[in-house]
Amino acid sequence: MPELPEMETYRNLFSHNIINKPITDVEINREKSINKPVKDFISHVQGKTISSVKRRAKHLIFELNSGQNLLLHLMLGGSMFLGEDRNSPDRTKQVILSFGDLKLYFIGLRLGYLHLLTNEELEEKMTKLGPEPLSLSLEDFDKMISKKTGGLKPILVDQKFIAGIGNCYSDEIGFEAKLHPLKKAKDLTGEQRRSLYRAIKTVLKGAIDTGGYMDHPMYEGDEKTGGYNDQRLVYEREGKNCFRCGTKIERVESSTLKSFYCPSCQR
DNA sequence: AGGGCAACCCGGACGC
DNA sequence: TGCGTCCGGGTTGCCC
Repeated sequence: MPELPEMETYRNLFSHNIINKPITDVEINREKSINKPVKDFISHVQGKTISSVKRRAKHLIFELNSGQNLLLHLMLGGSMFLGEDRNSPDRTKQVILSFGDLKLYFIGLRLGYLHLLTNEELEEKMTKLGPEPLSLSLEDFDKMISKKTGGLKPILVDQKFIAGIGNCYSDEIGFEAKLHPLKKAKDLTGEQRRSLYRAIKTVLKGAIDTGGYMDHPMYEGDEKTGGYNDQRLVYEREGKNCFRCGTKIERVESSTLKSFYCPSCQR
């Protein structure tokens, strides 16, 4: 599922392609994807321009020149495609924003949504999220993790703790830090807390640089998106050999969370 | 605070 | 091929 690096990749693309272009048409094929009556939503968005695209955790925020915002969360299975009717994926598009011939397709929105929000409404939603991992200082991280008692996996994917990390990258971070996913935060040494902090940055930055782990291209001829798929060291590699030591990768479940890890490298 | 779990939803995987 | 069934996954909210 799209996590921070995937959303950052989208943000990057959009910040070059759809800024300040008039939204000529809005098509809603799934009412549940939006938060207003279809008529109201369209009449507000149509004719406006997007003045900037920001990312917060796994959300994208399209700032409209009207002062309102479109808040996007892809949740599970959601993706976007920037292109034209002749080259767009043959899938149901829940929402389409047109910029003349260029169109932004929202695909696979099931639990995902595109909500029209005022600055105040947006602010209220965003303050519930924890800090951005890439701008978090070691001092702050150390303070936060030191207050925790639970397992590392649930802590890493908790959006109120740090926002933007999901199933895939939490496992990759655990491997990078050589820490077992169910190890309790209170049992970490100072060195292990630093190691975890560094792993968060290393893994997320590395994933952004290589295009994330998603497999849907973002535009025609897109070769970069999904480049991280080949670099996953543990996520969904159950039964395969650890690239570091050769031990078979295992999978552990606690409650509804599953984790992939190397039983030899991660303690 | 943390662990457990149900609900939300439907594309895709799987079985026949 | 086609139809039915079931599951996964991020998030929220509620329980203990």
